[in-house]
Amino acid sequence: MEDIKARTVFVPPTPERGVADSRIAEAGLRPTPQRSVVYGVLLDHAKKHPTADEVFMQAKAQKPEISMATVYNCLDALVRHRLVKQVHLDRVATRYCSNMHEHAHFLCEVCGEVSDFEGASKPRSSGFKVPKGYKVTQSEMNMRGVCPNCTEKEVSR
Amino acid sequence: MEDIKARTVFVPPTPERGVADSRIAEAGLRPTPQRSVVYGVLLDHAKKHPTADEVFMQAKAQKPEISMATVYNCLDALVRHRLVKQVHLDRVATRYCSNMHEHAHFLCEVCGEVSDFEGASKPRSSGFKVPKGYKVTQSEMNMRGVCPNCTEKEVSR
DNA sequence: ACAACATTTAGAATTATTCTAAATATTGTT
DNA sequence: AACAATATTTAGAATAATTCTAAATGTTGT
Repeated sequence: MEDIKARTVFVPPTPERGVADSRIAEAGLRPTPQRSVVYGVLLDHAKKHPTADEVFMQAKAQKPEISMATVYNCLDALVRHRLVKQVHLDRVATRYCSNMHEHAHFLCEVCGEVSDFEGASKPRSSGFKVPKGYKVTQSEMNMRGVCPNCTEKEVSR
Repeated sequence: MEDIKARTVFVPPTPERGVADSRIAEAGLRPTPQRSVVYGVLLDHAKKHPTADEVFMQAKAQKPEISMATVYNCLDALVRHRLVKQVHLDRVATRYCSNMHEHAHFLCEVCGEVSDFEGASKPRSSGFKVPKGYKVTQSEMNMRGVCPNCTEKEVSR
C-alpha cells in the first residue's frame, strides 16, 4: 500500500526567505540556509505550534538534505536569540512558536489543538509579584481545557 | 555522634500517611499504599518539584517493591484528580508539585533550582481574556531567569 | 465464594532529545 | 588566493523520559 502521508505533506508557497534571513541576521545569528528554512517553517506555521519533528518534516520538504540534529541546532539557536519560543504544554514533545507578541497558549484536551490567547503573559502585565532579586528573562502562560469546537460536540452527544 | 532529635522529637520516617490517604479518598481515588507513598513524597518535597524519577527513588526508599510504571500511574491519577500539578518547565523531565495554591514557577537557568512564586497564576486573576467558548480547567505560569543566589555569584566574578 | 474490575508489576517498546566525530562551509589573516 | 581558525551541518549512535503490554495481585459488590 502506498504511503499517503508521503504525498500529502503540505508544502507551503515558498516562504519569505528574505524576511527570515534578515531577522536571523538582526538577531546576531549567521543566516545559514538551514536556519532560514527552519525559521521560515515556523513563520509560516505560527498558528500550528509544531514540534521539532513536524518542523523537520516541513523543512525536509524544502531542503531534503536537512537532518534532525540540524533542526534541533537551529531551533536552539533561534530560541537563544529570542526569535522563537519554546512551548511546554505537556509531557510529550516541546512545541515551537514564532509569535513573539505577548500571548498565552491553550491546549484543547479533546482535540489536542493549540491556540494563542492574546493578552498578558509576562509577569508584570499579568499582575505577578516577582520576589526581589529574581531576574526574569522569559515567561510562559499555558492553559488546558476544552475548545469551543469540542464543547459543542460534547454537548450534542 | 548521637542523634538527639531521635530521642526528643518524633520525626516521622514517612509523611503523615493519614493526610495523604484521606485526601486521596476525598478526591475520589482509591487510597492504595502506592498512591499514598507517591503522594506522601510529593507532600514532603513540595518545594523540590521532583521529576517522576526522583519521586520513584524516594518512593522506593519507603516501599522497595514499587515500580516505575506504578509511579507514573499514580502520578497520572493524582494529576487527573487535581491533587498534584504537572510542571512543564523545559524539554526534559516533567516535574510534579503538590502545592495546589495559586502560584507560578521559576526556573533558575544557572543553578537549575525551581521556586514557587505566590500570586495570580489563573487566567481570571492574572487579567487574562479567555476567548468566549473556551473552557479552561488548568493553567500554569512559568518563568525562567536567574535567581538571587546566582545573580550574586555572577556579579562577584 | 465468585465474578467484575482496578491496580500493580517487570520489562519491552517507543519517542524525544542529546551526543559524537567527521565532513563541509565560512571568516579573518596574510 | 591560500590557510588557519572557527562555526555549522550531518548521520547515526546513545541516552533519557515516557508509554505499552500482559500477567499477577488486590478489591469490591453480589
